[in-house]
Amino acid sequence: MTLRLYDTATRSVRDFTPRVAGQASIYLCGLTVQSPPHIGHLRSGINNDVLRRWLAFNGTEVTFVRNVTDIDDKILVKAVDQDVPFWSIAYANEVKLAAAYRALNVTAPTYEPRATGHIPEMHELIAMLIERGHAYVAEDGVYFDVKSWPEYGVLSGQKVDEMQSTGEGVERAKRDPRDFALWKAPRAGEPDNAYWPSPWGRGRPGWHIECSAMTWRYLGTEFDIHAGGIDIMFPHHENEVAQSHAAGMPFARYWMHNAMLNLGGAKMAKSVGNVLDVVAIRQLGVRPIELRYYLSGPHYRSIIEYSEDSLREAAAGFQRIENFVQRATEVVGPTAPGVLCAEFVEALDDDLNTSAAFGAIHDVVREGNSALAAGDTAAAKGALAGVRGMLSVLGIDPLDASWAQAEAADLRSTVDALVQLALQQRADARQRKDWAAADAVRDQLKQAGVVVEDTPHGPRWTIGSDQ
RNA sequence: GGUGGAGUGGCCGAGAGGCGAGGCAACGGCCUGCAAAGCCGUGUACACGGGUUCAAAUCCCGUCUCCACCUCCA
Repeated sequence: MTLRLYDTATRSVRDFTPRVAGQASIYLCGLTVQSPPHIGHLRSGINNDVLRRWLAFNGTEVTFVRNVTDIDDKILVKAVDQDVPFWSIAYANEVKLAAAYRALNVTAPTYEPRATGHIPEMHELIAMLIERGHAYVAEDGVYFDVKSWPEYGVLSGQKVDEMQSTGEGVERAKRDPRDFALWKAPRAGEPDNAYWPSPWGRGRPGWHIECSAMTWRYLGTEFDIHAGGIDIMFPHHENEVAQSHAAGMPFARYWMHNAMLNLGGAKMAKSVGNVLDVVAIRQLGVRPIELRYYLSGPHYRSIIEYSEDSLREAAAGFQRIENFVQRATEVVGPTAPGVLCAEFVEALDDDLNTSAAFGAIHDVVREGNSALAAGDTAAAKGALAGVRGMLSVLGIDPLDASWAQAEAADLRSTVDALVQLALQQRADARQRKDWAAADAVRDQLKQAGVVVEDTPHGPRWTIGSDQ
């Protein structure tokens, strides 16, 4: 069975056939770094990381480019407000974004280009569009001529004539309200360090043009998958495809759009004020690996209505899997990720149905738990290998080195020595059936955050995850 | 007004003409000195109103509610 993906351009599920067999080129619209990332932004990163890992797991060589748009109106406004260079604001947010991706085990892209590093490519593209009659120079910049491009609106299904008029507020020298800026001339009140020379005068890039320039630069005139949030399908992706097609480039072969993460019935957004970041989630006592499980559980095209309750439920669900992985490893010894079960493979091949994939993992966990209870070590080891293999594809294998915390591991052996002393006392008490004394030891350890469980192989302890 | 999507058991969340995905919570049982963990079992869900069909959560028509986009946005 081959991978089938929902292509938003055709609004249908299509077999994924890369342009070059065995290779896939993916461009993910990253962030405009005007503020620190929230978990909605991170959902997009995680969804696309699963796509990438699945392709790679199946032997496809993936070139994954995720851009950073480091100049836009809002960044410039902040720069003026704070009286600092715009690029310092963009970079500070970029650093936070990178840290968040790392915390969530999102694979680093093959390359992460910045908009401002590709001014020459933009100029070249704009020149091509002017020459072909799809862009024109006005007093306050260069604009794409929407009327010159009949297919405008096809990607997002917009009927150009039925669209509400733009509420830009300021009169621009456009010929048509739907035309969009490729190059913006200096505007009053904007910092002087935000401009570059160009054949059409000093200025700065419009939104949209940077992505066309960077896909071209790194992935060529045609590439496999263009991904991003559904909220930027129009106008961003519509404008991108218009520019690139009008410049004579075939551009993206598949379009993938992830759904939003909502909080309080509305899209999580800085402007709405309903944002949560990784730090806030950590403060709830929920670990990043659990957050990743939560964000990757629902299908990528389904809205996630965030709530602390559902987050905690997801964390409990993940802990069930994690418990099995840890207990099984203790019993059967270190086991490398192994063969995936058929249901899991089928689920991911079916437009990345992570939800069904989780179901498959839980089924194997149950089998593994039964094997463990029955003392069937071989079966337990097989289940462990399978579960780790599937978790790896989703980026949530708790034993994966990327989740390990070096300091914690060092301390663990120290704590273990101390806990063993206490457990010896408890064992002695149990020997003489002094249950009160035995339970007192267990209670004291629990107060110290060490949870003791008895197993057929003797007691085991874990650090309590709650508070 | 235009475009796209969604309403599933106490909760989260897949599925998309016929066999109750999976998880969380609950209850009963097994195991345990007691727990914990685990295993087994229980629950009869598909917004509403019509229709098509031997059979509808799934298809068709209508209604209601919600989300996203059409303005910066993953």
